[in-house]
Amino acid sequence: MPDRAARPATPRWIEILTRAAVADVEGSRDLKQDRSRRRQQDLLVAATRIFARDGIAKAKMADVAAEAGIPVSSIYDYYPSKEDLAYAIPIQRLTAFYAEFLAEAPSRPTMRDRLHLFLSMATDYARRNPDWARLLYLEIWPSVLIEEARVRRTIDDFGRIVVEMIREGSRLGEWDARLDPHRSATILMGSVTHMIITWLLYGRPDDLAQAAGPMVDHLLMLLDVGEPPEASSGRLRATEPGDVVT
Amino acid sequence: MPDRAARPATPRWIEILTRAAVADVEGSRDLKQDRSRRRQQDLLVAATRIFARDGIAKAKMADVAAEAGIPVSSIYDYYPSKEDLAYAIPIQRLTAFYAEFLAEAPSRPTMRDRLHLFLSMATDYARRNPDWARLLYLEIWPSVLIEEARVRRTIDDFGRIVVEMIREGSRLGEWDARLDPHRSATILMGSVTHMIITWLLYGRPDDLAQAAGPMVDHLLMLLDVGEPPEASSGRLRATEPGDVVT
DNA sequence: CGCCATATCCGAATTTTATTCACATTTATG
DNA sequence: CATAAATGTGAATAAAATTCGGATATGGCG
Repeated sequence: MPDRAARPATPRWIEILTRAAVADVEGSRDLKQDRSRRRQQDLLVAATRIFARDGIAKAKMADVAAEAGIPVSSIYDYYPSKEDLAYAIPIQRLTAFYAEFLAEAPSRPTMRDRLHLFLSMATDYARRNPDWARLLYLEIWPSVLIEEARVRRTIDDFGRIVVEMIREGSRLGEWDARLDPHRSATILMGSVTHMIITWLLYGRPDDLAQAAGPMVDHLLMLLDVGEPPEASSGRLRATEPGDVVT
Repeated sequence: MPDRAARPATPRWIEILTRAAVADVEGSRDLKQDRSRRRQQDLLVAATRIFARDGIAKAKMADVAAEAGIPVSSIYDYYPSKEDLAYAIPIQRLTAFYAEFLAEAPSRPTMRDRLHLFLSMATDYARRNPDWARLLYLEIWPSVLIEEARVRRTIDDFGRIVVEMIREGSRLGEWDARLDPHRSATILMGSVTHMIITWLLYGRPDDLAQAAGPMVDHLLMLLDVGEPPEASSGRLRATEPGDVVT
């Protein structure tokens, strides 16, 4: 259905980014009283700390309440469940991240530079907000069952933006157009998130910010180099009965 | 301390692999009665299904028990807690995976081929055991707090093996020895696990096995290509006060 | 400035689940 | 086939999340 022939006036990655950078806060019921807004903010900060420390599953609402200095039952005035509380955290800042990137991106001349910026900024965000990052990268991103559509979409947008930036780069002739953008995106995102996860879990590399730049440069070489030649080592197996063939 | 001058008779990746391929089952108390062994096996299978379906946190022991056809309290005859039950699952098969690879690896002539095999086999394992893979890749691998040392180590071995295989390849002159093996390992593992995760969550690529080979070939190009030139795009930021400088 | 409707707060139940326990049953072994 | 050890199990306990309903605070308005 989509009309691929006509190049849209606005590249898709900007469309997605723009939507993602706003999609946010409408989710939270608008509070009428001042004190409430302050409290909700305190609650979110407290929750980030406790969830990052204990993991969502093991964290106790009592601990979160204590950290925030409010009674347990008041939490439920803001969020319907522990899970929802947990999910509110990544949404808020991911949205902010998209907004920041949207502001920075136009100052970069090429798609390559923009990709570089996107990945570096993501890494730097994690470095500066380790509690938030633990929650996002270790608990929520991979979580099996995020029915909560808003969370899922906010996270998925990350991937969509990378894929679309790669596509745009091909279109502009910055690299070999035969590259599969999904594969390239998988490599870029997988590598970067893996580096962040390793840093969160083991503290290596010591200086994440310093490691990120060269890592991303290294990754972007793949775009320059282009498609690999025919499979070098044999396939693991031939198609088997029962396999989905496409 | 380690003596880098003398090349050890056995490469380190084989040492680690050998240990990892055995480390297993001693963890589970040896059951005297036949029926028990059968039951424990049933329990593990049931748990894999339920945990993969509902996520560890939300899954109910009652459901697991029902699926296995045993009373809830009997679960505790085998595993001291829900968590321990969950952790037993990945250990068992990861160990089996290491053993399989250990058997296959010698038949490959180069380190490059062995790396290729390792990553392809890991992908194929996930494809063939999706429930298990959901548990491992989506719930346990990234989990913030796996104190259980055995689990942590079994998983960490995965990374160690990749790093050491890359080192061995450098040593043998198969690729540029100036490459940082940790960075290369991060790229290889991150990309592959990201592909597996995407497959588990969204069913794309349709045919994981078919996608894995070319993906790994593509990744291994990075080893051939060598170190990138000096940073192409500017660093995101200069060193700031408060940063760890090494 | 004081009153009212509404929003917010919170201690005390309630509910949901994991985990433990004390006794019953089964198994391997001589 | 008797016996000790190993297993099995329903019913109790415990630990948390979540709900409830009256008490309290807030902001707009006469």
